[in-house]
Amino acid sequence: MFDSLTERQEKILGMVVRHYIETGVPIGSGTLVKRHELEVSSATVRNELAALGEMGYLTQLHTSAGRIPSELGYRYFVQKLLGEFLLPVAERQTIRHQFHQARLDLGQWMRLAAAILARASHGASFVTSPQIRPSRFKHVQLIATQGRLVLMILVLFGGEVNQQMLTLAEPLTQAQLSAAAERLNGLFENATYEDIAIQTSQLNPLEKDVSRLVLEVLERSDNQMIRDIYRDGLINLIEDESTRQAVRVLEERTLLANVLTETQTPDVSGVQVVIGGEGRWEELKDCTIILSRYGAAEQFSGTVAVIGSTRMPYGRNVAAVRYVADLMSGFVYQYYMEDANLDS
Amino acid sequence: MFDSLTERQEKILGMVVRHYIETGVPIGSGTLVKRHELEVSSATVRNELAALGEMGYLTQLHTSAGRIPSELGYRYFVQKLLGEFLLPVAERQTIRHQFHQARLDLGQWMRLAAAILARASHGASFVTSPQIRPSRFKHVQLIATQGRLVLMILVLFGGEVNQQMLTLAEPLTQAQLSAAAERLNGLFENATYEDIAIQTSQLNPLEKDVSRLVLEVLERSDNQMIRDIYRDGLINLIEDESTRQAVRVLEERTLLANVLTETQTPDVSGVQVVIGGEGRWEELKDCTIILSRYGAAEQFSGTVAVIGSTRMPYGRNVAAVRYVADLMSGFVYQYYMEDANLDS
DNA sequence: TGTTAGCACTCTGTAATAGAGAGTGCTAAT
DNA sequence: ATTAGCACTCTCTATTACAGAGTGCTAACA
Repeated sequence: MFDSLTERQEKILGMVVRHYIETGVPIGSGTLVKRHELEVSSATVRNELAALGEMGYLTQLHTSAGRIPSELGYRYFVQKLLGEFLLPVAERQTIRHQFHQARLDLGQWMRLAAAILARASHGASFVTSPQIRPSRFKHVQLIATQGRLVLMILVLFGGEVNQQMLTLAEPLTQAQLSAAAERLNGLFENATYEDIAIQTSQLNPLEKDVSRLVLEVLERSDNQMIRDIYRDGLINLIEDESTRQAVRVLEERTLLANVLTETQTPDVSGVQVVIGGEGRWEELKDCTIILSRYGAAEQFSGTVAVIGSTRMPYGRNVAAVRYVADLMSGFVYQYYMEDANLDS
Repeated sequence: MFDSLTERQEKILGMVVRHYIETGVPIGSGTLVKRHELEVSSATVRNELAALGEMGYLTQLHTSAGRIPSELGYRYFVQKLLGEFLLPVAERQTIRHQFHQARLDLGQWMRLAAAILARASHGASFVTSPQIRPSRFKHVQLIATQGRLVLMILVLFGGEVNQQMLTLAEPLTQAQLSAAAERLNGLFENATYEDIAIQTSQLNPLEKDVSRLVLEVLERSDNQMIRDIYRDGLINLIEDESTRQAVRVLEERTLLANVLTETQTPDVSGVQVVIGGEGRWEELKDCTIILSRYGAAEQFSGTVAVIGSTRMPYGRNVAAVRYVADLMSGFVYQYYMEDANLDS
């Protein structure tokens, strides 16, 4: 796979890669011999650099600039020169400790894993939730909410939990729903999509409705490559100060929570515009947040928001936030509020 | 709240704000009269600008530069000059259409809302899930998994669903678990944290264990300001090309899925390093992804990864990814694999 | 044959300088 | 109240020059 390199060439390649990773600046033969104790002259190094360049491990941004690693150079470095690097014991202990403190909840573990990797790497990280293929039915539960609306909780093998809303033809009691769920749990135990698809003929109307939804979920779960993604550390990638401010709001829960509690006091309604931190948040001085509550003020509400530079198109964005908040409110009233009789 | 402005001053303020939002460049009296048809001379405008500056609506980056809006200037603009801006009918229709296509699932609605706002604003957006305060118990379900491990699904009013793992003192059948859950559903109907805290004395050991977990969840839910956050459009804020590449991976599910399927073929194991797109992804040419599967290869696995510039510290990051992946694997084997008898 | 000293050449980055352009504030006249 | 005129300020863009880092090649050397 790789051209074979002499020991000295490997040594030089390693130096160039390490230097470039640290400084981001190309390096040439002169500095190379000066900085590290090489027993040879710069001319010799020059020849070796030329050789490494010809084999494709190094490049130059222009003639008479120093060398930097090419993609292949990095690859060689990672595969052959890296060696077994171990995290410091102290760090490993900290990490293990953090994991042990977390609840036995897959979601939290993944969030934690993302956070730890971001911190350790000074970069961004992501973690995807584990999946079993093909997806298999484990348990279903039907919960009456209001009127003809039913919440279906579907648990798959591996701990994947799905929730779906279901509209019945006519209202049923919780007991009836539980009975139906119980029957399906028996029938569908451990079943895949195909297993369930066969059985639909022998079901009553309610069970048919439920199993249709179950099939939908299973199909989606089988086809989608990734279920949930947990990200963290994006801020580590961003240099530009004003962008950092916005990203910090999106990543730091405490800051976001702080902004939300301070702005969304009970007395305000409608769209709010927080410009440049309003003197309250020094860390937001170049960005604007346009936000609006949706749902029912005190009882059941969340927030939709747009965040960007203070130079954003206010008219458009205020309108967009208002419109989407209204749609979300309609949704919440229609499907989640117990006492909602107002159709939209 | 605001100093009162003459009509002409308002007009000029509006012009400055709009110009600065569009171009990002300060503007002075000369260009102001040239670009827009003002019936007065630049000297007059100059006086007005000075007045607006004195009242705090405008600033200058340095003497003899043009004016730009201050925070207060933006605020005046937003509150008094913006007017009722409406989204174009076509756009509103598109949005409404997208919402109607979504399933009756709160999570999907929020994801969608975030996506729509990001698109509409050319900025970043976030949506928080709605909460009811105080949190109220709606339904609990206990599902046997393996050995003494039980999955507890707790549904709160408002559709919030929590999953927790529970370790029993001794194994129980699904029937026993269901019975216990049924009893608790009766006792705790519609209960808040306080309601449940009172009742714990009259419970048997299993029920006590469950109710302790329920209380924990309720407490957490009551105290946390924000539950889930859905974000989108971060890429719109980022100028730097090489950072965009990394953010695109994190935001675009299709690209991420693509990278994962192509790299995580069944035959590889351990940590992988994708450098500069490896010739396969032109859109990743300046960044490196270090990734590793965790869990059980074919049956039940996810991915942990670090992403950053090609100039990242490879040694550290490879070690970190490996270490975290191993921890996650241990977790998965211990708690989620049906046939796992290997304790770590 | 591998290594080295020497040399001419190349490209970048920085500093200095100068002038155009856009803008301001002030004064005096309308 | 408005405007023309003017001196002044600050930025931005070339242009130029030069030091610094590096290269490739040749010829000499162990």
